[in-house]
Amino acid sequence: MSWQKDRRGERGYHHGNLKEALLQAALDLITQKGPAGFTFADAARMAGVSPAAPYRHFRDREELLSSIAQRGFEQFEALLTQAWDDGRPDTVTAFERVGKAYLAFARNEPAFYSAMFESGVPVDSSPALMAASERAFAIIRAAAERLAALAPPGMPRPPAMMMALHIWSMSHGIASLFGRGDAARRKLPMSPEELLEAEVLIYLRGLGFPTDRRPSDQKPSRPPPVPPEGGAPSGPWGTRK
Amino acid sequence: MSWQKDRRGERGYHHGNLKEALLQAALDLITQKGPAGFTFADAARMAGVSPAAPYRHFRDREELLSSIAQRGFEQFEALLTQAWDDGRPDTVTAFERVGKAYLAFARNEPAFYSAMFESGVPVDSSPALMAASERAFAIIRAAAERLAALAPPGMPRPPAMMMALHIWSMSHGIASLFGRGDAARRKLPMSPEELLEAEVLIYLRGLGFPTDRRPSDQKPSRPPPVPPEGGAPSGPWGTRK
DNA sequence: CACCTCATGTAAAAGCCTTTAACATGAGTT
DNA sequence: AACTCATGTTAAAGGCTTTTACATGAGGTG
Repeated sequence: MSWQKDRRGERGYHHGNLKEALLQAALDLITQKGPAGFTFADAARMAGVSPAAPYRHFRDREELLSSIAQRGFEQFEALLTQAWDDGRPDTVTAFERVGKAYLAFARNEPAFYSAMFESGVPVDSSPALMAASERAFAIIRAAAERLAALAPPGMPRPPAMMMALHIWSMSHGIASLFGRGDAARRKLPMSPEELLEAEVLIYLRGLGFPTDRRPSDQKPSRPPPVPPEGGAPSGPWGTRK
Repeated sequence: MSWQKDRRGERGYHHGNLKEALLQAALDLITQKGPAGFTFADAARMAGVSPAAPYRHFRDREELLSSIAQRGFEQFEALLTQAWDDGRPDTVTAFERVGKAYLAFARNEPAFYSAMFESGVPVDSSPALMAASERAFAIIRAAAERLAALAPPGMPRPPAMMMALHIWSMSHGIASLFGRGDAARRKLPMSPEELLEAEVLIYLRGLGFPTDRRPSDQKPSRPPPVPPEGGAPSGPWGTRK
Protein backbone atom coordinates (compact mmCIF):
# COMPACT_ATOMS: atom_id res chain seq x y z
CA MET A 1 0.00 0.00 0.00
CA SER A 2 3.00 2.29 0.15
CA TRP A 3 3.40 2.73 -3.58
CA GLN A 4 0.61 5.26 -3.63
CA LYS A 5 1.19 8.72 -4.84
CA ASP A 6 2.80 11.07 -2.34
CA ARG A 7 -0.17 11.88 -0.24
CA ARG A 8 -2.53 13.95 -2.33
CA GLY A 9 -2.91 12.78 -5.86
CA GLU A 10 0.59 13.84 -6.76
CA ARG A 11 2.50 11.40 -8.88
CA GLY A 12 5.36 11.99 -11.24
CA TYR A 13 5.45 10.86 -14.80
CA HIS A 14 6.38 7.42 -13.65
CA HIS A 15 4.17 5.40 -11.43
CA GLY A 16 6.84 3.42 -9.71
CA ASN A 17 4.90 0.27 -9.12
CA LEU A 18 2.40 0.05 -11.88
CA LYS A 19 2.55 -3.66 -12.40
CA GLU A 20 1.60 -4.39 -8.84
CA ALA A 21 -0.99 -1.65 -8.85
CA LEU A 22 -2.59 -3.12 -11.94
CA LEU A 23 -2.70 -6.60 -10.51
CA GLN A 24 -4.30 -5.30 -7.37
CA ALA A 25 -6.77 -3.16 -9.28
CA ALA A 26 -7.73 -6.06 -11.50
CA LEU A 27 -8.25 -8.22 -8.46
CA ASP A 28 -10.56 -5.66 -6.95
CA LEU A 29 -12.47 -5.30 -10.17
CA ILE A 30 -12.85 -9.03 -10.59
CA THR A 31 -14.10 -9.25 -7.04
CA GLN A 32 -16.75 -6.70 -7.85
CA LYS A 33 -17.81 -7.59 -11.34
CA GLY A 34 -16.49 -11.03 -12.11
CA PRO A 35 -13.68 -11.95 -14.49
CA ALA A 36 -15.82 -11.07 -17.49
CA GLY A 37 -16.67 -7.62 -16.24
CA PHE A 38 -13.15 -6.55 -15.61
CA THR A 39 -11.62 -4.18 -18.07
CA PHE A 40 -8.06 -3.31 -18.90
CA ALA A 41 -8.99 0.33 -19.16
CA ASP A 42 -10.69 0.25 -15.79
CA ALA A 43 -7.63 -1.14 -14.14
CA ALA A 44 -5.52 1.58 -15.70
CA ARG A 45 -7.95 4.22 -14.52
CA MET A 46 -7.94 2.81 -11.04
CA ALA A 47 -4.16 2.93 -11.00
CA GLY A 48 -4.28 6.48 -12.25
CA VAL A 49 -2.51 5.94 -15.56
CA SER A 50 -3.49 6.22 -19.20
CA PRO A 51 -5.21 3.31 -20.93
CA ALA A 52 -2.07 2.49 -22.86
CA ALA A 53 0.22 2.25 -19.86
CA PRO A 54 -0.67 -1.32 -18.92
CA TYR A 55 0.74 -2.51 -22.20
CA ARG A 56 4.19 -1.81 -20.86
CA HIS A 57 3.65 -4.58 -18.34
CA PHE A 58 1.27 -7.05 -19.92
CA ARG A 59 1.02 -8.11 -23.52
CA ASP A 60 -2.75 -7.85 -23.29
CA ARG A 61 -5.73 -8.28 -21.08
CA GLU A 62 -5.39 -12.03 -21.06
CA GLU A 63 -1.82 -11.96 -19.87
CA LEU A 64 -2.90 -9.92 -16.90
CA LEU A 65 -5.61 -12.47 -16.15
CA SER A 66 -3.10 -15.22 -16.49
CA SER A 67 -0.74 -13.51 -14.06
CA ILE A 68 -3.52 -13.22 -11.55
CA ALA A 69 -4.39 -16.85 -11.96
CA GLN A 70 -0.77 -17.74 -11.43
CA ARG A 71 -0.55 -15.75 -8.23
CA GLY A 72 -3.77 -17.32 -7.19
CA PHE A 73 -2.28 -20.77 -7.56
CA GLU A 74 0.73 -19.68 -5.58
CA GLN A 75 -1.38 -18.43 -2.71
CA PHE A 76 -3.53 -21.49 -3.04
CA GLU A 77 -0.50 -23.71 -2.73
CA ALA A 78 0.67 -21.81 0.33
CA LEU A 79 -2.72 -22.17 1.95
CA LEU A 80 -2.96 -25.87 1.21
CA THR A 81 0.57 -26.43 2.42
CA GLN A 82 -0.24 -24.74 5.66
CA ALA A 83 -3.47 -26.66 6.04
CA TRP A 84 -1.78 -29.95 5.34
CA ASP A 85 0.99 -29.11 7.78
CA ASP A 86 2.78 -32.22 6.70
CA GLY A 87 0.06 -34.41 8.05
CA ARG A 88 0.04 -33.19 11.62
CA PRO A 89 -1.37 -34.02 14.06
CA ASP A 90 -2.63 -37.01 12.14
CA THR A 91 -3.14 -37.76 8.49
CA VAL A 92 -6.89 -37.81 8.42
CA THR A 93 -7.31 -34.63 10.41
CA ALA A 94 -4.83 -32.84 8.24
CA PHE A 95 -6.48 -34.22 5.17
CA GLU A 96 -9.82 -32.83 6.08
CA ARG A 97 -8.23 -29.52 6.88
CA VAL A 98 -6.98 -29.45 3.31
CA GLY A 99 -10.51 -29.88 2.01
CA LYS A 100 -11.73 -27.06 4.16
CA ALA A 101 -8.86 -24.89 3.06
CA TYR A 102 -9.93 -25.46 -0.52
CA LEU A 103 -13.39 -24.17 0.24
CA ALA A 104 -12.05 -21.36 2.35
CA PHE A 105 -9.91 -20.20 -0.51
CA ALA A 106 -12.81 -20.21 -2.92
CA ARG A 107 -14.89 -18.25 -0.47
CA ASN A 108 -12.29 -15.78 0.72
CA GLU A 109 -10.57 -15.20 -2.58
CA PRO A 110 -13.32 -15.42 -5.14
CA ALA A 111 -11.41 -13.17 -7.50
CA PHE A 112 -8.39 -15.45 -7.51
CA TYR A 113 -10.57 -18.48 -7.67
CA SER A 114 -12.48 -17.35 -10.71
CA ALA A 115 -9.33 -16.16 -12.43
CA MET A 116 -7.89 -19.61 -11.81
CA PHE A 117 -10.84 -21.72 -12.81
CA GLU A 118 -13.54 -19.73 -14.54
CA SER A 119 -11.92 -16.98 -16.49
CA GLY A 120 -11.40 -19.01 -19.60
CA VAL A 121 -7.65 -18.73 -19.25
CA PRO A 122 -6.27 -22.14 -20.19
CA VAL A 123 -3.79 -23.50 -17.64
CA ASP A 124 -1.38 -24.15 -20.42
CA SER A 125 -1.46 -20.56 -21.59
CA SER A 126 1.87 -20.06 -19.87
CA PRO A 127 4.42 -22.46 -18.47
CA ALA A 128 4.56 -20.47 -15.25
CA LEU A 129 0.84 -20.78 -14.80
CA MET A 130 0.93 -24.46 -15.52
CA ALA A 131 3.76 -24.95 -13.06
CA ALA A 132 2.01 -23.01 -10.34
CA SER A 133 -1.11 -25.04 -10.90
CA GLU A 134 0.82 -28.26 -10.67
CA ARG A 135 2.60 -27.25 -7.49
CA ALA A 136 -0.75 -26.60 -5.88
CA PHE A 137 -2.11 -29.94 -6.97
CA ALA A 138 1.06 -31.59 -5.76
CA ILE A 139 0.05 -30.76 -2.21
CA ILE A 140 -3.20 -32.58 -2.60
CA ARG A 141 -1.40 -35.41 -4.24
CA ALA A 142 1.16 -35.66 -1.45
CA ALA A 143 -1.61 -35.75 1.10
CA ALA A 144 -3.40 -38.45 -0.84
CA GLU A 145 -0.18 -40.41 -0.99
CA ARG A 146 0.14 -40.40 2.76
CA LEU A 147 -3.47 -41.23 3.17
CA ALA A 148 -3.20 -44.09 0.74
CA ALA A 149 -0.41 -45.56 2.79
CA LEU A 150 -2.81 -45.75 5.70
CA ALA A 151 -5.58 -47.43 3.83
CA PRO A 152 -6.45 -50.71 5.44
CA PRO A 153 -4.91 -53.63 3.64
CA GLY A 154 -7.33 -56.21 2.44
CA MET A 155 -9.36 -53.60 0.68
CA PRO A 156 -9.06 -52.85 -3.00
CA ARG A 157 -7.12 -49.64 -3.12
CA PRO A 158 -6.91 -47.16 -5.94
CA PRO A 159 -3.68 -45.43 -6.83
CA ALA A 160 -2.87 -42.40 -4.72
CA MET A 161 -3.03 -40.26 -7.82
CA MET A 162 -6.59 -41.30 -8.36
CA MET A 163 -7.47 -40.58 -4.77
CA ALA A 164 -5.97 -37.15 -5.15
CA LEU A 165 -8.04 -36.50 -8.25
CA HIS A 166 -11.14 -37.69 -6.46
CA ILE A 167 -10.59 -35.35 -3.58
CA TRP A 168 -9.79 -32.53 -5.92
CA SER A 169 -12.93 -33.05 -7.94
CA MET A 170 -15.12 -33.21 -4.84
CA SER A 171 -13.67 -30.03 -3.46
CA HIS A 172 -13.75 -28.27 -6.76
CA GLY A 173 -17.26 -29.38 -7.54
CA ILE A 174 -18.60 -28.10 -4.26
CA ALA A 175 -16.63 -24.90 -4.43
CA SER A 176 -17.77 -24.20 -7.97
CA LEU A 177 -21.40 -24.98 -7.42
CA PHE A 178 -21.95 -23.63 -3.95
CA GLY A 179 -18.73 -22.08 -2.84
CA ARG A 180 -18.71 -18.34 -3.15
CA GLY A 181 -20.51 -16.61 -0.34
CA ASP A 182 -21.29 -13.65 -2.50
CA ALA A 183 -21.74 -15.08 -5.95
CA ALA A 184 -23.40 -18.07 -4.34
CA ARG A 185 -25.81 -19.11 -6.99
CA ARG A 186 -27.63 -21.93 -5.34
CA LYS A 187 -29.22 -22.45 -1.99
CA LEU A 188 -28.02 -25.29 0.14
CA PRO A 189 -29.64 -26.98 3.12
CA MET A 190 -26.19 -27.05 4.73
CA SER A 191 -22.84 -25.36 4.53
CA PRO A 192 -20.43 -26.32 1.78
CA GLU A 193 -18.02 -27.35 4.50
CA GLU A 194 -20.44 -29.81 6.01
CA LEU A 195 -21.28 -31.11 2.60
CA LEU A 196 -17.65 -31.70 1.74
CA GLU A 197 -16.79 -33.20 5.07
CA ALA A 198 -19.59 -35.72 4.80
CA GLU A 199 -18.62 -36.54 1.26
CA VAL A 200 -15.00 -37.13 2.14
CA LEU A 201 -15.94 -39.20 5.14
CA ILE A 202 -18.16 -41.47 3.10
CA TYR A 203 -15.45 -41.74 0.49
CA LEU A 204 -12.84 -42.65 3.06
CA ARG A 205 -15.12 -45.19 4.55
CA GLY A 206 -15.50 -46.62 1.10
CA LEU A 207 -11.76 -47.11 1.13
CA GLY A 208 -11.95 -48.95 4.38
CA PHE A 209 -10.99 -46.17 6.74
CA PRO A 210 -12.63 -46.16 10.11
CA THR A 211 -14.56 -42.93 10.27
CA ASP A 212 -16.52 -43.00 13.47
CA ARG A 213 -14.33 -40.27 14.80
CA ARG A 214 -10.76 -39.16 14.56
CA PRO A 215 -8.94 -42.32 13.79
CA SER A 216 -5.37 -42.60 14.86
CA ASP A 217 -2.66 -43.14 12.33
CA GLN A 218 -2.16 -46.76 13.19
CA LYS A 219 -3.48 -49.04 10.56
CA PRO A 220 -6.42 -51.05 11.74
CA SER A 221 -5.87 -54.73 11.34
CA ARG A 222 -9.09 -55.10 9.40
CA PRO A 223 -11.60 -52.87 7.79
CA PRO A 224 -14.43 -51.92 10.12
CA PRO A 225 -17.17 -54.28 9.13
CA VAL A 226 -20.05 -52.67 10.96
CA PRO A 227 -20.82 -49.33 12.56
CA PRO A 228 -20.34 -48.96 16.29
CA GLU A 229 -22.39 -51.52 18.07
CA GLY A 230 -25.98 -50.78 18.78
CA GLY A 231 -26.72 -48.03 16.32
CA ALA A 232 -25.90 -44.76 18.00
CA PRO A 233 -25.88 -42.17 15.29
CA SER A 234 -22.49 -41.48 13.86
CA GLY A 235 -21.05 -39.49 11.07
CA PRO A 236 -21.62 -35.83 10.39
CA TRP A 237 -25.20 -35.85 9.17
CA GLY A 238 -27.08 -36.48 12.37
CA THR A 239 -29.31 -39.36 13.22
CA ARG A 240 -29.92 -42.14 10.81
CA LYS A 241 -33.40 -42.64 9.64
CA MET B 1 -32.69 -25.61 -41.08
CA SER B 2 -35.55 -24.66 -43.35
CA TRP B 3 -35.83 -21.04 -42.25
CA GLN B 4 -32.83 -20.13 -44.33
CA LYS B 5 -33.01 -17.46 -46.93
CA ASP B 6 -34.57 -18.53 -50.20
CA ARG B 7 -31.69 -20.36 -51.70
CA ARG B 8 -29.01 -17.87 -52.62
CA GLY B 9 -28.41 -15.21 -50.04
CA GLU B 10 -31.77 -13.60 -50.74
CA ARG B 11 -33.64 -12.53 -47.70
CA GLY B 12 -36.35 -9.96 -47.41
CA TYR B 13 -36.38 -7.16 -44.94
CA HIS B 14 -37.52 -9.57 -42.31
CA HIS B 15 -35.50 -12.53 -41.31
CA GLY B 16 -38.32 -14.81 -40.31
CA ASN B 17 -36.56 -16.72 -37.60
CA LEU B 18 -33.98 -14.42 -36.19
CA LYS B 19 -34.30 -15.45 -32.60
CA GLU B 20 -33.50 -19.06 -33.36
CA ALA B 21 -30.79 -18.06 -35.78
CA LEU B 22 -29.16 -15.91 -33.12
CA LEU B 23 -29.26 -18.65 -30.53
CA GLN B 24 -27.72 -21.07 -32.96
CA ALA B 25 -25.07 -18.59 -34.05
CA ALA B 26 -24.19 -17.80 -30.46
CA LEU B 27 -23.88 -21.47 -29.71
CA ASP B 28 -21.50 -21.93 -32.61
CA LEU B 29 -19.46 -18.94 -31.56
CA ILE B 30 -19.24 -20.11 -27.98
CA THR B 31 -18.12 -23.49 -29.19
CA GLN B 32 -15.34 -21.86 -31.12
CA LYS B 33 -14.21 -19.09 -28.83
CA GLY B 34 -15.67 -19.70 -25.43
CA PRO B 35 -18.42 -17.78 -23.69
CA ALA B 36 -16.15 -14.80 -23.21
CA GLY B 37 -15.16 -14.55 -26.83
CA PHE B 38 -18.65 -14.54 -28.16
CA THR B 39 -19.98 -11.24 -29.36
CA PHE B 40 -23.45 -9.94 -29.93
CA ALA B 41 -22.36 -8.29 -33.12
CA ASP B 42 -20.77 -11.46 -34.37
CA ALA B 43 -23.95 -13.39 -33.87
CA ALA B 44 -25.87 -10.73 -35.77
CA ARG B 45 -23.36 -10.85 -38.58
CA MET B 46 -23.55 -14.60 -38.72
CA ALA B 47 -27.31 -14.39 -38.99
CA GLY B 48 -26.99 -11.79 -41.70
CA VAL B 49 -28.67 -8.91 -39.90
CA SER B 50 -27.57 -5.54 -38.63
CA PRO B 51 -25.95 -5.23 -35.21
CA ALA B 52 -29.06 -3.66 -33.78
CA ALA B 53 -31.44 -6.38 -34.85
CA PRO B 54 -30.75 -8.74 -31.95
CA TYR B 55 -32.12 -6.16 -29.58
CA ARG B 56 -35.57 -6.91 -30.90
CA HIS B 57 -35.25 -10.36 -29.36
CA PHE B 58 -32.92 -10.06 -26.38
CA ARG B 59 -32.60 -7.24 -23.92
CA ASP B 60 -28.85 -7.53 -24.15
CA ARG B 61 -25.96 -9.89 -24.58
CA GLU B 62 -26.49 -11.39 -21.17
CA GLU B 63 -30.08 -12.26 -21.84
CA LEU B 64 -29.00 -14.21 -24.88
CA LEU B 65 -26.45 -16.06 -22.80
CA SER B 66 -29.07 -16.74 -20.19
CA SER B 67 -31.42 -18.14 -22.82
CA ILE B 68 -28.72 -20.46 -24.03
CA ALA B 69 -28.01 -21.59 -20.51
CA GLN B 70 -31.68 -22.26 -20.03
CA ARG B 71 -31.92 -24.37 -23.14
CA GLY B 72 -28.81 -26.11 -22.03
CA PHE B 73 -30.44 -27.09 -18.78
CA GLU B 74 -33.45 -28.32 -20.67
CA GLN B 75 -31.38 -30.55 -22.90
CA PHE B 76 -29.38 -31.57 -19.89
CA GLU B 77 -32.51 -32.59 -18.08
CA ALA B 78 -33.69 -34.57 -21.08
CA LEU B 79 -30.38 -36.37 -21.30
CA LEU B 80 -30.29 -37.18 -17.61
CA THR B 81 -33.88 -38.34 -17.69
CA GLN B 82 -33.10 -40.66 -20.52
CA ALA B 83 -29.97 -41.93 -18.79
CA TRP B 84 -31.80 -42.52 -15.56
CA ASP B 85 -34.63 -44.28 -17.38
CA ASP B 86 -36.53 -44.45 -14.17
CA GLY B 87 -33.96 -46.71 -12.62
CA ARG B 88 -33.97 -49.50 -15.18
CA PRO B 89 -32.68 -52.12 -15.34
CA ASP B 90 -31.52 -51.61 -11.79
CA THR B 91 -30.95 -48.61 -9.63
CA VAL B 92 -27.20 -48.74 -9.43
CA THR B 93 -26.68 -49.33 -13.13
CA ALA B 94 -29.00 -46.49 -14.00
CA PHE B 95 -27.33 -44.32 -11.43
CA GLU B 96 -23.94 -44.76 -12.96
CA ARG B 97 -25.41 -44.09 -16.36
CA VAL B 98 -26.52 -40.73 -15.05
CA GLY B 99 -22.99 -39.90 -14.00
CA LYS B 100 -21.70 -40.80 -17.42
CA ALA B 101 -24.42 -38.78 -19.06
CA TYR B 102 -23.26 -35.79 -17.06
CA LEU B 103 -19.76 -36.14 -18.42
CA ALA B 104 -21.03 -36.87 -21.90
CA PHE B 105 -23.02 -33.68 -21.88
CA ALA B 106 -20.05 -31.63 -20.80
CA ARG B 107 -17.97 -33.20 -23.53
CA ASN B 108 -20.48 -33.16 -26.35
CA GLU B 109 -22.06 -29.83 -25.62
CA PRO B 110 -19.24 -27.70 -24.31
CA ALA B 111 -20.98 -24.55 -25.46
CA PHE B 112 -24.09 -25.31 -23.49
CA TYR B 113 -22.05 -26.49 -20.57
CA SER B 114 -20.00 -23.35 -20.32
CA ALA B 115 -23.02 -21.14 -20.81
CA MET B 116 -24.66 -23.02 -17.96
CA PHE B 117 -21.79 -23.11 -15.52
CA GLU B 118 -18.95 -20.87 -16.55
CA SER B 119 -20.36 -17.90 -18.34
CA GLY B 120 -20.86 -15.82 -15.24
CA VAL B 121 -24.61 -15.85 -15.74
CA PRO B 122 -26.12 -16.31 -12.29
CA VAL B 123 -28.73 -19.05 -12.15
CA ASP B 124 -31.09 -16.65 -10.48
CA SER B 125 -30.80 -14.14 -13.30
CA SER B 126 -34.15 -15.34 -14.56
CA PRO B 127 -36.86 -17.48 -13.01
CA ALA B 128 -37.01 -19.60 -16.14
CA LEU B 129 -33.31 -20.33 -15.93
CA MET B 130 -33.55 -21.15 -12.28
CA ALA B 131 -36.49 -23.44 -12.91
CA ALA B 132 -34.74 -25.24 -15.73
CA SER B 133 -31.70 -25.71 -13.55
CA GLU B 134 -33.79 -27.10 -10.76
CA ARG B 135 -35.63 -29.50 -13.01
CA ALA B 136 -32.30 -30.90 -14.16
CA PHE B 137 -31.08 -31.30 -10.61
CA ALA B 138 -34.36 -32.90 -9.70
CA ILE B 139 -33.44 -35.87 -11.86
CA ILE B 140 -30.26 -36.40 -9.91
CA ARG B 141 -32.15 -35.93 -6.74
CA ALA B 142 -34.81 -38.46 -7.70
CA ALA B 143 -32.13 -40.97 -8.56
CA ALA B 144 -30.41 -40.36 -5.24
CA GLU B 145 -33.72 -40.83 -3.50
CA ARG B 146 -34.17 -44.24 -5.02
CA LEU B 147 -30.62 -45.15 -4.30
CA ALA B 148 -30.93 -44.05 -0.71
CA ALA B 149 -33.86 -46.37 -0.27
CA LEU B 150 -31.56 -49.22 -1.20
CA ALA B 151 -28.83 -48.33 1.21
CA PRO B 152 -28.19 -51.17 3.60
CA PRO B 153 -29.79 -50.60 6.95
CA GLY B 154 -27.45 -50.67 9.88
CA MET B 155 -25.25 -48.10 8.23
CA PRO B 156 -25.42 -44.43 9.01
CA ARG B 157 -27.19 -42.94 6.06
CA PRO B 158 -27.17 -39.35 4.90
CA PRO B 159 -30.29 -37.68 3.56
CA ALA B 160 -31.01 -38.38 -0.08
CA MET B 161 -30.64 -34.68 -0.80
CA MET B 162 -27.12 -34.78 0.48
CA MET B 163 -26.32 -37.82 -1.58
CA ALA B 164 -27.64 -36.02 -4.63
CA LEU B 165 -25.44 -33.04 -3.90
CA HIS B 166 -22.46 -35.31 -3.44
CA ILE B 167 -23.00 -36.98 -6.76
CA TRP B 168 -23.58 -33.66 -8.43
CA SER B 169 -20.40 -32.20 -7.04
CA MET B 170 -18.33 -35.20 -8.07
CA SER B 171 -19.66 -35.12 -11.59
CA HIS B 172 -19.39 -31.39 -11.87
CA GLY B 173 -15.92 -31.30 -10.42
CA ILE B 174 -14.62 -33.86 -12.87
CA ALA B 175 -16.43 -32.33 -15.80
CA SER B 176 -15.13 -28.86 -14.97
CA LEU B 177 -11.56 -29.86 -14.36
CA PHE B 178 -11.07 -32.53 -16.98
CA GLY B 179 -14.24 -32.76 -18.93
CA ARG B 180 -14.07 -30.97 -22.23
CA GLY B 181 -12.30 -32.94 -24.89
CA ASP B 182 -11.30 -29.85 -26.72
CA ALA B 183 -10.79 -27.25 -24.06
CA ALA B 184 -9.37 -29.98 -21.90
CA ARG B 185 -6.95 -28.13 -19.74
CA ARG B 186 -5.29 -30.85 -17.77
CA LYS B 187 -3.83 -34.19 -18.60
CA LEU B 188 -5.22 -37.22 -16.88
CA PRO B 189 -3.78 -40.69 -16.48
CA MET B 190 -7.27 -42.02 -17.21
CA SER B 191 -10.54 -41.01 -18.76
CA PRO B 192 -12.90 -38.75 -16.85
CA GLU B 193 -15.45 -41.53 -17.08
CA GLU B 194 -13.20 -44.02 -15.37
CA LEU B 195 -12.31 -41.47 -12.77
CA LEU B 196 -15.92 -40.73 -12.00
CA GLU B 197 -16.98 -44.35 -12.00
CA ALA B 198 -14.30 -45.24 -9.50
CA GLU B 199 -15.18 -42.28 -7.34
CA VAL B 200 -18.85 -43.14 -7.27
CA LEU B 201 -18.11 -46.77 -6.54
CA ILE B 202 -15.96 -45.92 -3.57
CA TYR B 203 -18.58 -43.50 -2.38
CA LEU B 204 -21.32 -46.07 -2.65
CA ARG B 205 -19.21 -48.58 -0.84
CA GLY B 206 -18.80 -46.00 1.87
CA LEU B 207 -22.55 -46.04 2.18
CA GLY B 208 -22.54 -49.76 2.58
CA PHE B 209 -23.45 -50.76 -0.95
CA PRO B 210 -21.94 -53.93 -2.25
CA THR B 211 -19.86 -52.88 -5.21
CA ASP B 212 -17.99 -55.90 -6.35
CA ARG B 213 -20.07 -55.91 -9.47
CA ARG B 214 -23.56 -55.06 -10.53
CA PRO B 215 -25.49 -55.49 -7.34
CA SER B 216 -29.11 -56.44 -7.64
CA ASP B 217 -31.78 -54.24 -6.21
CA GLN B 218 -32.42 -56.41 -3.23
CA LYS B 219 -31.10 -54.99 -0.04
CA PRO B 220 -28.31 -57.02 1.44
CA SER B 221 -29.01 -58.06 4.97
CA ARG B 222 -25.73 -56.65 6.17
CA PRO B 223 -23.07 -54.40 4.86
CA PRO B 224 -20.27 -56.30 3.13
CA PRO B 225 -17.56 -56.44 5.75
CA VAL B 226 -14.74 -57.67 3.59
CA PRO B 227 -13.94 -57.87 -0.09
CA PRO B 228 -14.61 -61.13 -1.90
CA GLU B 229 -12.76 -63.88 -0.22
CA GLY B 230 -9.22 -64.53 -1.18
CA GLY B 231 -8.15 -61.26 -2.67
CA ALA B 232 -8.99 -61.39 -6.34
CA PRO B 233 -8.72 -57.82 -7.57
CA SER B 234 -12.01 -56.02 -7.69
CA GLY B 235 -13.26 -52.59 -8.44
CA PRO B 236 -12.47 -50.57 -11.51
CA TRP B 237 -8.86 -49.65 -10.92
CA GLY B 238 -7.08 -52.93 -11.47
CA THR B 239 -5.11 -54.96 -9.04
CA ARG B 240 -4.61 -53.89 -5.52
CA LYS B 241 -1.12 -53.20 -4.41
C1' DC C 1 -58.77 -5.05 -52.28
C1' DA C 2 -57.17 -0.83 -49.84
C1' DC C 3 -55.63 0.42 -45.43
C1' DC C 4 -53.62 0.16 -40.83
C1' DT C 5 -50.62 -1.15 -37.47
C1' DC C 6 -47.12 -3.28 -35.07
C1' DA C 7 -43.39 -6.49 -34.89
C1' DT C 8 -39.11 -6.68 -36.83
C1' DG C 9 -35.13 -4.59 -39.42
C1' DT C 10 -31.92 -0.78 -40.68
C1' DA C 11 -29.03 3.38 -40.20
C1' DA C 12 -26.68 6.50 -37.58
C1' DA C 13 -24.52 8.01 -33.64
C1' DA C 14 -22.63 8.19 -28.86
C1' DG C 15 -19.62 6.09 -25.72
C1' DC C 16 -16.45 2.76 -24.19
C1' DC C 17 -12.54 -0.73 -24.96
C1' DT C 18 -8.43 -2.53 -27.06
C1' DT C 19 -4.37 -2.02 -29.24
C1' DT C 20 -0.71 0.28 -31.78
C1' DA C 21 2.46 4.04 -33.06
C1' DA C 22 4.93 8.10 -32.19
C1' DC C 23 6.51 10.94 -28.78
C1' DA C 24 7.84 12.51 -23.71
C1' DT C 25 10.03 11.91 -19.17
C1' DG C 26 13.24 11.00 -16.00
C1' DA C 27 16.05 7.32 -13.30
C1' DG C 28 20.16 5.18 -13.46
C1' DT C 29 24.71 5.00 -15.70
C1' DT C 30 28.87 6.42 -17.49
C1' DA D 1 26.62 16.54 -17.85
C1' DA D 2 25.09 13.41 -21.32
C1' DC D 3 22.93 9.16 -22.70
C1' DT D 4 19.72 5.61 -22.90
C1' DC D 5 16.01 2.74 -22.04
C1' DA D 6 12.11 1.58 -19.30
C1' DT D 7 7.91 3.50 -18.49
C1' DG D 8 4.13 6.91 -19.44
C1' DT D 9 1.35 9.86 -22.53
C1' DT D 10 -1.33 11.30 -26.59
C1' DA D 11 -3.64 10.26 -30.71
C1' DA D 12 -5.91 7.44 -33.65
C1' DA D 13 -7.90 3.24 -35.85
C1' DG D 14 -11.16 -0.28 -35.42
C1' DG D 15 -14.74 -2.92 -32.74
C1' DC D 16 -18.61 -3.67 -29.76
C1' DT D 17 -22.83 -2.21 -27.31
C1' DT D 18 -26.77 0.14 -26.99
C1' DT D 19 -30.14 3.75 -28.12
C1' DT D 20 -32.98 6.52 -31.23
C1' DA D 21 -35.38 7.55 -35.28
C1' DC D 22 -36.92 5.69 -39.33
C1' DA D 23 -38.30 1.79 -42.88
C1' DT D 24 -40.64 -2.48 -44.27
C1' DG D 25 -43.97 -5.59 -44.91
C1' DA D 26 -47.06 -9.42 -42.80
C1' DG D 27 -51.41 -10.01 -41.11
C1' DG D 28 -55.73 -8.36 -39.77
C1' DT D 29 -59.93 -5.24 -40.94
C1' DG D 30 -63.62 -3.31 -43.27
